[in-house]
Amino acid sequence: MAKKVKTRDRILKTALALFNEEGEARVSTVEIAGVLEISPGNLYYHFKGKEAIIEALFDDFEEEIRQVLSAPIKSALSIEDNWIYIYIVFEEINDFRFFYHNLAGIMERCPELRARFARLMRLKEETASSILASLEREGVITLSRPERDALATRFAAHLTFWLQFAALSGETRDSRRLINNGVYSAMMMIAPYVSGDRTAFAALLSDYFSSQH
Amino acid sequence: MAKKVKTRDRILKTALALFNEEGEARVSTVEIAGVLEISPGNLYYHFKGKEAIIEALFDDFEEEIRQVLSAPIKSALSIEDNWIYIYIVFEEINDFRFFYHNLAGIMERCPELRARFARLMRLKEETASSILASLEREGVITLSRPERDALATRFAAHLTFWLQFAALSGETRDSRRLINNGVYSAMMMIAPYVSGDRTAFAALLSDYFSSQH
DNA sequence: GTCTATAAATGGATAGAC
DNA sequence: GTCTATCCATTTATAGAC
Repeated sequence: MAKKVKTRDRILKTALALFNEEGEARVSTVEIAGVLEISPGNLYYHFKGKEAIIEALFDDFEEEIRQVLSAPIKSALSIEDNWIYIYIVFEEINDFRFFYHNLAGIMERCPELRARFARLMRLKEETASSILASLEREGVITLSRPERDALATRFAAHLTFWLQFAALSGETRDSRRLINNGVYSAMMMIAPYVSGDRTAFAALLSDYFSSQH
Repeated sequence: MAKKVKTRDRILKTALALFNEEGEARVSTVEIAGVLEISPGNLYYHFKGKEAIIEALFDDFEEEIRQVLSAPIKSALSIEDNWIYIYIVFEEINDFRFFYHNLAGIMERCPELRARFARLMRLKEETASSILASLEREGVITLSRPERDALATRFAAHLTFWLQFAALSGETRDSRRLINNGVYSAMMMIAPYVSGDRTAFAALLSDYFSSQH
């Protein structure tokens, strides 16, 4: 039975779209209600205020990103498999980009999110680290422990900030393009540690990258 | 003759401090005036509004960072020299961190800054690239052209976002610590490309890093 | 659950006196 | 250059009817 979508969910969906487009700071509760053609009062019936909406959106984001970040540990041992995985993480972040566009500001307004977000970044780092470890066990790459730690940290930072960096660099606003470049950059981080035939790996990367344009 | 500091400059200085502490979005013109113990009207005599203040602060920042980024091309050919240079860039960014904490938001409100900021990031990248090139000419490192390009981009992104990443990771809020870790991370990016005795370089890095704690 | 109406607070901005 | 006073717009938030 195709039931009508709950107002609460419509609010979240619309708020997310507006936040991503115009930036969270420039979107008021009245505007959200206006777009939805419901009254501000109605909106306040469902959410105490903008912070509550943001927190609910973060719940969604956290759940999805956790799923993604827990997935690949078991499988995905070749490098080729892993870049699809990176691609998915970027897409997830892109769907909630308003959040990343004003991290500090949002953390000030919603202090409970601070610790949770920090935990997510740690999870990114741990996942990266364990993927690197399994790639090493397979003999695909070679790196020392400090190298692996540093690389994992770098990966976490890259996943977190690449989209913003690329958007601000300003060549394009096309998110598929930005994401592809981000995956390429991530792969280039691993390149110097690849064991054996680096030329082959570089060729592979170059192939992948140029096929995207 | 020790002249009284101009009100215009006091406004800029106080605004900068408040922006960095509380975040630009949470500081109103009235608050700035309040802290300075001048009237809002007076503040508006000197600046049309908050945007004007932000833009003036960006002028200062741009000037200083350009100086820093133009300095090292000539000298600084050893890796050891370069990390002091990275340190300085981080300190400069840290002094104007409010800006980096809400890049997207500020770009929306002050569209003229968008292109200027993009140019600064390109400058970071070019500087990194030419430093890498000269290190290579000296035989200190070895890398292919695509590797150099990717590494330079990564450096620009690292300089731009590391402080935010580290602050959000949340172990510490001490900016000296954050900066030191950022320099270490930057150095670890170069490590795999160092020619000859990598062990010596790793030891050097480890030395530097542990002496900071 | 949803609406109307409106209160309460805040922030941006200006006019005119000193 | 600086102040006082004031106005306008926006936003958050609530009370009470339907």
